[in-house]
Amino acid sequence: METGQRRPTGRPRGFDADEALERALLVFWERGYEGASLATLTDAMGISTTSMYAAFGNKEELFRKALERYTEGPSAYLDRALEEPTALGVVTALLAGTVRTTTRPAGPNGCLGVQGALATGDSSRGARDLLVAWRDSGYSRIRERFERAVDDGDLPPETDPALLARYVTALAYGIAVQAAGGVGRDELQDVADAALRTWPPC
Amino acid sequence: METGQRRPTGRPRGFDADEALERALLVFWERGYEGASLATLTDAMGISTTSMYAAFGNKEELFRKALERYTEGPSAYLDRALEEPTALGVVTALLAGTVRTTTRPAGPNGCLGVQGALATGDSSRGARDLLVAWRDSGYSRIRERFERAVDDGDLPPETDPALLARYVTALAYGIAVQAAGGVGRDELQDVADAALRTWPPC
DNA sequence: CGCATTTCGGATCGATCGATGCAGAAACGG
DNA sequence: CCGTTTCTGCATCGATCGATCCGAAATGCG
Repeated sequence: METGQRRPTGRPRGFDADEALERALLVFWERGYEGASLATLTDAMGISTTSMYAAFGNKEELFRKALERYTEGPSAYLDRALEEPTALGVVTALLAGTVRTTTRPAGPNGCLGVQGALATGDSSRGARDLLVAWRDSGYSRIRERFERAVDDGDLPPETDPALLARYVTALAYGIAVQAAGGVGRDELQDVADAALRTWPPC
Repeated sequence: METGQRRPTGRPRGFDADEALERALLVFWERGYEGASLATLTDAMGISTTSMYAAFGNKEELFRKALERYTEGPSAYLDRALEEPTALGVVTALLAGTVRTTTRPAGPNGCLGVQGALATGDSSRGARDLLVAWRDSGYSRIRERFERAVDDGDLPPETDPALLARYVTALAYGIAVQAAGGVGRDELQDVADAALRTWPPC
């Protein structure tokens, strides 16, 4: 059985879809869903609107795929953080990853999952709901990790994992908002360090 | 000298400018600057585009005035919080006000200063910068309040007021992001309470 | 080669964007 | 009544929005 990499008949694609998606991701990240017009997107991707629609479907689908790429790329620190052996290690890695990703020297400031489509008009409601689900997924995974920490005895048995997860995500989103406003990496890492000094807060 | 309330000659305005601005504020709050089109704005305001331009200038000016109204209305809890006698009281009132304002049962969820224009295209950069300055102003006032608390002996002399202000604003913005995603008032107030239990975090 | 298949560039679609022009209506001071 | 001033309704502006159509170009296959 082959890997399915058999080249299909017809004119081959003249661009790298992965690289084009990466360029689109950067545009969405910097300008948000509504602020990223098809013209700015395709211009950054180096392809025509025709090619974009053929390869990705439409703007909302492109955003969805860019968000997937964001999750597996810049936002992959979440997966790694959840594998830390202790709850304190999880939070430390999570906040450090948030600070680093939202303040990359070469790249957009902030978090795509926050500023991509926080409040929108009717036509962009799909993208907004997509990000609501994305943030909710991150929250749920952190909560489940804390539940496990309670079961392991890593966190006191009276702790509320859901509350703790809301607290940590609130800090992360707050860091992302400040990063979007231009607050520097060191200053935000200090915030993370301060919060970690009183962990857990209950 | 009169108060300047002398009615000017000419046809009087056929609508209440304050109420129209309030309606516009709600639209900006719910949909963000880019998501709020002139059509949706003027429809909610109950006036024509001509009247809107005559009374408020243009879309960006309308947004600026709506933000002023937001500051003096829904966001006035900041001023009241800063007058609390202790730093703990300030933070308690600040976070409680944030939770209440971002989760009003009848009204948009979230914070206009956060979701109004967090990431935008070129044409909305003015609104984005306006909100960056708005958030920075709030941060600075909180920092100055903490500096005073240190001088008063209300906070330990080794505390960093700037760091503390960043921490509190991060929590507030994080609460606002979660509120925009539909997280309920009680759950967010629990987050605020948890953070207050370990105040100050340093 | 011819043929089927796919992608390409360029033109263009109707709708909507923010913003204005203009004529007339409605208020004022005299 | 007048002239002046301001506001309003309607039409419309050029630009841009997301999305498509179409003919030419580029491949694999026979």
